[in-house]
Amino acid sequence: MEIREAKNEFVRVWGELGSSWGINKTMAQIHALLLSSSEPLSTEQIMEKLNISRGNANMNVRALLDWGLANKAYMPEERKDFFESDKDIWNITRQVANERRKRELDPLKRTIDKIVSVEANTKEDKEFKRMLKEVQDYTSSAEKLIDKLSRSDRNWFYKLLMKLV
Amino acid sequence: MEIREAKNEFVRVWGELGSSWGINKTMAQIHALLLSSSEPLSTEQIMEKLNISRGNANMNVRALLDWGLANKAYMPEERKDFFESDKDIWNITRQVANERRKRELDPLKRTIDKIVSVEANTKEDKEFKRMLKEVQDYTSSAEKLIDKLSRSDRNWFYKLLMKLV
DNA sequence: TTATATTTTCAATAATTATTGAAAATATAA
DNA sequence: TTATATTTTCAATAATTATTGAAAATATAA
Repeated sequence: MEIREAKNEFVRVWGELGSSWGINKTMAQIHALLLSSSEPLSTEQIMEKLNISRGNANMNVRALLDWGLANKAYMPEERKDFFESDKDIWNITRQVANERRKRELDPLKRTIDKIVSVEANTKEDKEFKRMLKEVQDYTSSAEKLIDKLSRSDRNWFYKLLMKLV
Repeated sequence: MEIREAKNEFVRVWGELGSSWGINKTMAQIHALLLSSSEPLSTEQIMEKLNISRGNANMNVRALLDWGLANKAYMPEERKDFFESDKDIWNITRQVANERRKRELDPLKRTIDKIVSVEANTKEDKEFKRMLKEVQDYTSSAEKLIDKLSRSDRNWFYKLLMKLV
């Protein structure tokens, strides 16, 4: 296995993982590219390595910045922007968990909170309401868990894993 | 808020959540429909309530069966198939976590295991390899966690939450 | 067995999402 | 300030994914 091949495989599999997580494939591939490079990369370099257009590269790089998964790197003497990404998987997890909470859990919670007070008279309706309450409980537990997670350090997480497994 | 409205809202928001989780919107909506009904539903009823075609309903019901999120209900005197779904959120979580492990984590793990032994000579390559190892560690921790989770009962999970939050 | 109900398949089409590439906007250097 | 490099936007298009609906396959009843 050559290093070049290994990196390509990594970009491929990370991209696939991304799509099944509701993250744009190209966005995930750029992320993988930044993860596998020790130097920050310019838009040009990203375009070239992934064979994508300037517009595409630009949009997805900015999505990564928006998700907090990439940063502009300060490059003296350079006019172009360069991008890098945090290679600490723990930080990546926290970042993703947080963003997804904002984008997915929060809207779910808002809707459930709104509808959970529905009037239920029949047995069927009461069952539905009970189910809603369970979803509500569950959602807030998940939110709290992510909250805790995103404010703890990596050791906390590893200790937790130890205790569990 | 009327019960009818509440159910519609629930179907809508559950469907949206599904899409951002890599699950077909219609599949998630059918799931929501089954969750909000105390009686099993037939394909006809699903078609009617969601305004979708027979083929669509059939395919997505079978996807739900495949994911273990719905079951055929035995209905005496009935020639048609009826479907219901487990309303216990804890069971749903376990089921989804398990399926996603199979579909997403396992392939990632296989690829990483394959490429992690890449030969690394330069500093840059060594960094890449270290990152791969971190992903590998992380992936197996996640697999173990899901494994544990799917073999534990709901109380275990709630106790865990208590300890954490 | 035959007739009928029900489910499944799948090619055609629709809907959605991603991508391009050139023009416009912005930033930097001189 | 002007010239040039760089980034951003966005309408047009391509690619992907979801959906339809009718025909084929299967299951059930009589």
